Amino acid sequence: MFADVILPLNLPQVLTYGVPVDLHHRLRVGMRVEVALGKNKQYAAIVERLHHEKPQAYQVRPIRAIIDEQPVVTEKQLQFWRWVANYYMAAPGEVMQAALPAHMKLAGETRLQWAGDDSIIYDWSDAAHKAAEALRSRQELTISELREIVGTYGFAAALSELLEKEAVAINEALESDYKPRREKVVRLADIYSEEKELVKLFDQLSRAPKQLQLLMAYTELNRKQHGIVKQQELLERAQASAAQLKALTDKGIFIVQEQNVDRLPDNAGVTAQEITFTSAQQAAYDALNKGLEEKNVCLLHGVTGSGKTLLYVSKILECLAAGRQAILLLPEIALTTQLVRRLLSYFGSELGVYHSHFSNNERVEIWEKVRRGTYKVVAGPRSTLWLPYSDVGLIIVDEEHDPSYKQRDPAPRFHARDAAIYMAAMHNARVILGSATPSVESLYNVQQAKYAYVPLKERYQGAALPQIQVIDARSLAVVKGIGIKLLTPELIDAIKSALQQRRQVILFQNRRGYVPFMMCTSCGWTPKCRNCDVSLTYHKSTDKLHCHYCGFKAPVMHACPYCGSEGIAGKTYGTQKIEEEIQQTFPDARVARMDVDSMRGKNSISELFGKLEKRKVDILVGTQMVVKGLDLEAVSLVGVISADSLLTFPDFRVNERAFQLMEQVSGRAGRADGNGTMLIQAYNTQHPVLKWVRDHDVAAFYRNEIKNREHFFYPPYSRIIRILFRHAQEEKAAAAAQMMADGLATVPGIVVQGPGPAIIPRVRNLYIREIWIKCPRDNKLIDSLRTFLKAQRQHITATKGYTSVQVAFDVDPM
DNA sequence: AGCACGCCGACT
DNA sequence: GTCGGCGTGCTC
Repeated sequence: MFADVILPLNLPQVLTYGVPVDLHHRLRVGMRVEVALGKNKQYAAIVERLHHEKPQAYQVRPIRAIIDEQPVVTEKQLQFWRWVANYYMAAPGEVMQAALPAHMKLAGETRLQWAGDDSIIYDWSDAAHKAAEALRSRQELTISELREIVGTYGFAAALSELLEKEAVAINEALESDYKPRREKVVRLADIYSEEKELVKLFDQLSRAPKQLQLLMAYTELNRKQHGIVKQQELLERAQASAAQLKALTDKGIFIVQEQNVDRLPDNAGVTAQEITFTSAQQAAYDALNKGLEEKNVCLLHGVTGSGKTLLYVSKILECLAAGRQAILLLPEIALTTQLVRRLLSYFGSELGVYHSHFSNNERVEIWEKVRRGTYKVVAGPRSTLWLPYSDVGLIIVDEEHDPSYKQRDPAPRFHARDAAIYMAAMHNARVILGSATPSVESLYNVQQAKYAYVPLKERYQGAALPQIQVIDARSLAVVKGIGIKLLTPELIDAIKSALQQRRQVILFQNRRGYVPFMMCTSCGWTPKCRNCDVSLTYHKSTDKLHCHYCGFKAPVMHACPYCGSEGIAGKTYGTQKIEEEIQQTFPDARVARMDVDSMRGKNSISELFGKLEKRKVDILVGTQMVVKGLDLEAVSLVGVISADSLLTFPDFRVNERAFQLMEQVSGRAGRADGNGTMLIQAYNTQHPVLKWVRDHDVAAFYRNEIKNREHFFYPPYSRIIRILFRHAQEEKAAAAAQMMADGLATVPGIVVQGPGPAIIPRVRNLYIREIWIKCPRDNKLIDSLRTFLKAQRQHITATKGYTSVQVAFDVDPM
């Protein structure tokens, strides 16, 4: 028997190993196995397929050991992995790296543990004896350490001898790297379970106030948490010290024990009441049901504040009632909001919440809870799709247009929405795509009758959408020495009146830092990163110039190093600068900033949300981050500082992106009473996107955009594959790209753009060239194109002088 | 991804 | 002579 295994490496295919006869009956697809690769490297690989096709071209090596008793991944998961690897042109190993929690991926340095007894066994070989002695004295060794002790020659035989004799255990990742959390748990001695004894105890402690307090705190916590009272919680609640508790344990009243506890919060206790729909929601709900009967995917087009969440909740409840699992995909940032609290009130301990701040241990716990079925609903970002579901009935993709669903680097560069649709088909599940500003692709699929469509146009309690005004920013004068003023008088007045009415204000600017782009006014020189072809951003917090691509920091220069002029001025401005200007203009207002720089800390987001909810912030300045998930009743004004910077990206999706961002951010205003306003500052006030945003006119935007896409043969009319070539030498990257382009010239039916330098032509000292291929939406053609591209890459990287050029594919780039 | 092999320049 | 830098090829 042979096993095709996936190694955690960027190899183009799976590798085939022989299955020793004594492992036949235990080995199953989805288990991890220990295999040797090359001279002396050990890996934990996943068995992808078992078969009897003996490879002719090479001699197989044997699987050394089976790591798991049960498969760690299911056939369904492997099927999903295969689809992702094939569609997005990633190596199976890359998909595995993305999909498995770190603690389940044993690296090369697998540890061996002594598992034999102390009796000396005389019939062992010398090598096995030597190995056994070393292991027995040290208890644990890595494979390479043991090899050094025994010697390369005869090592493999010695190891298999030890394995066979069960004198060594291969350290399972789940049990080794994963450490359960142990905490001290307090319980009352058994005799006090009798009411009479307990009453007596209360009397007995009546003259020791601290001890009595501990007892009272204990009874309260005990009632609330099904008998598990953590020592720390008890001490906090009773305001007592460990010494005071010890006095009680010494008397034998309390018993303290160490116990494994869950890292994940216990969300027991469903508190939400029955769902009551508004009439608009009810109509949408009925349409949704009808849509999902006819089609597998339904686009729920609900304006912000229309209450899509309630529809989600209700569909998830139905799915759970049918005994199936449900997945709610969310853009990363939306998770930290009130939404999770709300979901917990409906699903309690059946809901798992996944996010990127989880530790490796927490990831393993979530994985296990999904596998065992403890979690029936999981809400999280794109990585949520990798969890071991057995029977999914419903996948909801909220804010389906959100670009963060597309993974950029590293491979697999997959789109979670599209992958979810495939996964749903696998499980015979339904998909709901929700958005206030659906992607052009999804609207097109509705138009093509591939998706069902349900509009939900009425805001909750009939609140009106915000009034939108476009303000001409050309009136902003350049003041010598100070630079450009960023706020128009109209915006300042609007902020003033919002503050007077005790309402909150959100200001949106798409650039972080203080001055993202500076230029010498006399010669045009700009400070650039030494490792990347990007201009440096001045950050006031560090008083340094930062590179947003590689993290490089440089001291500030006051004179142009090129012409010596001292006139280095800012050309564009970031959130830090706006925050400062706002604070100067409104000295009494409480201003906060929300961007990656200010949200670095683990709890900074939730702290900021708390402040916003409690109205301890009057004006919030932020980047993209403010667009999602902020559900604040008191916001009456939203300002877009510079629409031009949104509308001038060299990308075919600019208009879509800009429209979605502005429409979404407008939705932050007037959520409670409909008295919301959005002011957009722009130099180019005539840009058509601004008109569609002002009218909240998705239909007109779509009609126009789809015409453009068709005319220029962009998605959804074509499918794009982007090819990246990276090398430390610019000529090498360029020549490799040219080789690919020459090959592509022979392929009929496709449109090739490039090769040319990437938008950022150099990052971390690697030059980047790229090619864009537009391919008709014909699966046969795309499949053969994939095959061609892989072969061509193989050819290029096997050419002398080009072996170190990195060639990466990005299917459906965003 | 590693790791060994082999080809080249710079040194004890 | 030979040490060690890096480009190249290969792993079932």
